[in-house]
Amino acid sequence: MSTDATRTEPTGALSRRDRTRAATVEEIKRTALTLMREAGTSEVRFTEIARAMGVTPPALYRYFADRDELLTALVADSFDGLAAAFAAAQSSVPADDLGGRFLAICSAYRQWANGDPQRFALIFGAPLPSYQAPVDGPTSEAGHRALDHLGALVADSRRLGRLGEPLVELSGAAAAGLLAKHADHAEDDLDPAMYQVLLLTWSTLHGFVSLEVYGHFCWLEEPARDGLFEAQVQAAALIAGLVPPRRP
Amino acid sequence: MSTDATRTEPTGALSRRDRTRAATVEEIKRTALTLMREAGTSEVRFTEIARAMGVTPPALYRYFADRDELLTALVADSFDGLAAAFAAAQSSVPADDLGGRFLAICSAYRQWANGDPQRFALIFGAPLPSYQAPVDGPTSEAGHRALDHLGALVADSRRLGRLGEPLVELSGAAAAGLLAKHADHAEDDLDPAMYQVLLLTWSTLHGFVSLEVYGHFCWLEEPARDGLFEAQVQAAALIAGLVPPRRP
DNA sequence: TGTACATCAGTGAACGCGCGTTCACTGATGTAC
DNA sequence: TGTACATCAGTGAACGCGCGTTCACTGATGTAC
Repeated sequence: MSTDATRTEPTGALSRRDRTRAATVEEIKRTALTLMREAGTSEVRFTEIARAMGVTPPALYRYFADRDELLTALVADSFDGLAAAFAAAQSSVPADDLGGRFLAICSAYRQWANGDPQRFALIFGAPLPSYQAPVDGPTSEAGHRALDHLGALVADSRRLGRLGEPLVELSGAAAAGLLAKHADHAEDDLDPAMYQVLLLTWSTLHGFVSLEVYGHFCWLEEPARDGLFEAQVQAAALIAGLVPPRRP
Repeated sequence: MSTDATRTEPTGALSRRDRTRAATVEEIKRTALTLMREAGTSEVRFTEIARAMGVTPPALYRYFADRDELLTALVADSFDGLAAAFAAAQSSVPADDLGGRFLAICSAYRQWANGDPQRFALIFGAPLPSYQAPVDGPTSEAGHRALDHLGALVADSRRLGRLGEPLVELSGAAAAGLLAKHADHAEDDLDPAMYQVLLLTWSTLHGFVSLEVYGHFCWLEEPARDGLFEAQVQAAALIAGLVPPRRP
């Protein structure tokens, strides 16, 4: 009986009603993000969303119990979106083309952020009141999503014997701290030095991207901005030891 | 007559009334920033500020015509605060100690941001609705404040013949774009290559700082985080050519 | 020094507004036999 | 295939609330002579 819908509707075991319902949920979230773009991230007005959708406000309560529940969903979506962007970027490059993979990851980060500034702000910007991510692991949730792919790349890089010496040494204090943290999370095969390299690479990349997303590079027209980004990626690769320095 | 107050009160030609008034203005702004810390940047409630100060809301209209006028003042203060932090950092280091100056600038950026997260978010975070900075120069206003001191350092560095080759080459497109922009703003003596170096350095620094400010490094305890920051500064210096690479 | 006046900080009552949320309802869409 | 019922999306009226802002006022602080 419950599989009747599955027979007539092969799309993922969802009945017609469930599918239109899911579509509406998507529309609500999309509308919320669009409004955020105009009015600022923390100004998600339930009433305004309804108005923009041509619906009365109470209708939204069929889909989200609460204004907070909507926000939570948006945050969760942001994490998924970032992860998906990384996965897509990785898939189109052969696994042993390390330089290509690095560029793909960095570009994915940049493009995802620019294409979805609200989501970027949601997980990497100033934390929303009562929405700071739980701090259990050695990064915030957002950090995890961003670092996982970079981490895999660095690990692969060393496995292939192509990871050079990082450009900066690990200070004693940093090494100790990272080591301590790393003991809890030995899931990935990175030693503290590689983990440091990872963090430096990430923040180098993040700096460019967040400045660009928030409009601090808008004075620089497009071919030039791309060029600057590429230089930044190159610098990050050098820091990480993914690429040998020019003058050996 | 108007100088009577100056005679009795040598503090900057302000009458007693004007000074208490200025003090109240400061208290309002301070309270607003404190509330932002708890409730998010764009949630500056006029009523709440008044409540926190033990005053009725209409009283604030003696000092700010508008909620917007208060916000404008906060933004302006943020710019000034950042500039002051840079100036203070520079003053305590001899001008020919280039490495020391670089570290001082970077640390000032970091400390100012961590000490004043709301102000940092205000000028470097997601732009407030209807408050995006006017884009006249080759950076946003915030960028100018941050870059001016770095720019002077790079220029001095070259003047002293101690500026090495930057680690990354300038791509053609970036060079052309930066050159075009630079024609308008030839105030400082930086060629496009140095300007690119400057931007890369800035965004590298900004990446670490903004991740830290927004809590993405909070899992890393203090001595280790400092160590990571120093490594990041070292990496930025290498990219800029302010410091020769380890293996020459 | 003392008195008369002007200036200003802050009050408290009041306003209009838009928000989040609830509730009982109507119509349309699916389900069972 | 047709009818009877259940489920659900969306409506419109209503609520309580806190906000920004105005206004006429009181008291205190300075100013002029």
